[in-house]
Amino acid sequence: MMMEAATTGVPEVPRKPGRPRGFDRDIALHAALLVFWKHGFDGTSYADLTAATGMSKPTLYATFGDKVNLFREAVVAYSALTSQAYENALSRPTAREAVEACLRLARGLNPEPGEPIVCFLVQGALTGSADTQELRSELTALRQQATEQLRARLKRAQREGDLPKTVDAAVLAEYFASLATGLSVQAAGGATPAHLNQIVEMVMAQWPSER
Amino acid sequence: MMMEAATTGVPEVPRKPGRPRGFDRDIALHAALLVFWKHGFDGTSYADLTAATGMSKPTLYATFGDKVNLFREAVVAYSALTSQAYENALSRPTAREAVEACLRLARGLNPEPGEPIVCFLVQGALTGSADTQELRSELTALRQQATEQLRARLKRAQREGDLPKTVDAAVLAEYFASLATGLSVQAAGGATPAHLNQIVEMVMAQWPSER
DNA sequence: CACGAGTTTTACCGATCGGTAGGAAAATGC
DNA sequence: GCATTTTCCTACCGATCGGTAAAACTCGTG
Repeated sequence: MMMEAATTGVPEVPRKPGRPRGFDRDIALHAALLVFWKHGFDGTSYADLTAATGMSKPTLYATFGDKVNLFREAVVAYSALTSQAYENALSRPTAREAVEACLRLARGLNPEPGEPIVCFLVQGALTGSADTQELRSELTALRQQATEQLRARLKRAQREGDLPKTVDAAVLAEYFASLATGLSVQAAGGATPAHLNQIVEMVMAQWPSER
Repeated sequence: MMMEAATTGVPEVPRKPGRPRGFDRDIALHAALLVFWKHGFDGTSYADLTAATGMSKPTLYATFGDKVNLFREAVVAYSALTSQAYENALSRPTAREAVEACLRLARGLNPEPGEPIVCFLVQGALTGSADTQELRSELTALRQQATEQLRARLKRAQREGDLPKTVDAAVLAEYFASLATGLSVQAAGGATPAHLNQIVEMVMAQWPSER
């Protein structure tokens, strides 16, 4: 672990010869992530990336490889950020609590200044040039994975008697995944956190019960 | 109205001097709409547009103006296509029927080959270069308008005793708009029409009633 | 102070971008 | 057959794109 020196950010570990690196790789990657998330792959130029990261084009290239590779690393970083919270939500004691916690992860409910509202795996995947089709389908695959995790959680709840066996877990998982996404998109379109929180409460009030 | 000649598509109206136009404006605009809808503004190049419309760059420019203007006309054409169906859905006799009809307009429930699944006003608006921010917010405004129309329909149902007055029409409208969008995005991510239709039935089974 | 190592910067690259001027083509009218 | 009109095409434009080679810079070491 590094400790910052007073004025130059030079790490205190013994220094190898050579010019010291002038950036933090993780901070730069996070800055690039925010740009790709907001603007998409095609809507992001190297001018945007250099402005956001403080790194020149050759330095970005030397550190992260080409633009596609940088985008892929940004997606991995995004998944690392969000999957911990998502798995925490899924691990709540009951299915109902797990689902509500997942819905409440939607950024429209608690907007974070400076960050886009709609999930990067959604808005980064929906449109793009023909060249980026394969890249964008990688994002879609990660979303499908998240829906599958939710489905598996609901199946476990059924085995544990925490959710009626009459419920189709796959359909319910698709329903809640749809809703989570839709709430974010509506938030991006101006829906208020108050309204979105009321929707979550309304939906949770209708939790499937035995009958 | 034009009748096609046998081999050249020449209209039968009296002809002015000059080279006959070699395209149909509405057909070309529809082709451009499909490209912008699938790829977004930044992901679409003039190479894509000329391939899709069969028109060269100078001809596109002479007919539709610059790329931004063509995109705007594509959005207008899209709205013309979809708003009739949407208003038909909203004009069903009961609020419940109206809402169900709106949800069933989501393309994921009945996919159309060759067309994107997610609403153009959603996926065309979510990401893009900084230059296109204003353009994309025009799409968002049209979506907000659609949600407002749904809210107004629900308010009317309350006045007519067709929906309990205890229900918050704005929240319910946001809920169904969220769900419609989310269903399309899940469909674009691989969710089956069967699952999505089951979600609509499940949701409609929980229609708010007096209590 | 010179050298070596690692990093950054400058200048440049070919390709593609959106857009346009002027010539060519295709029609009608005399 | 030629002039006029309207439309289309070719070739070109400046700007920006993603990417790179080589020089310059910044450090530590002897």
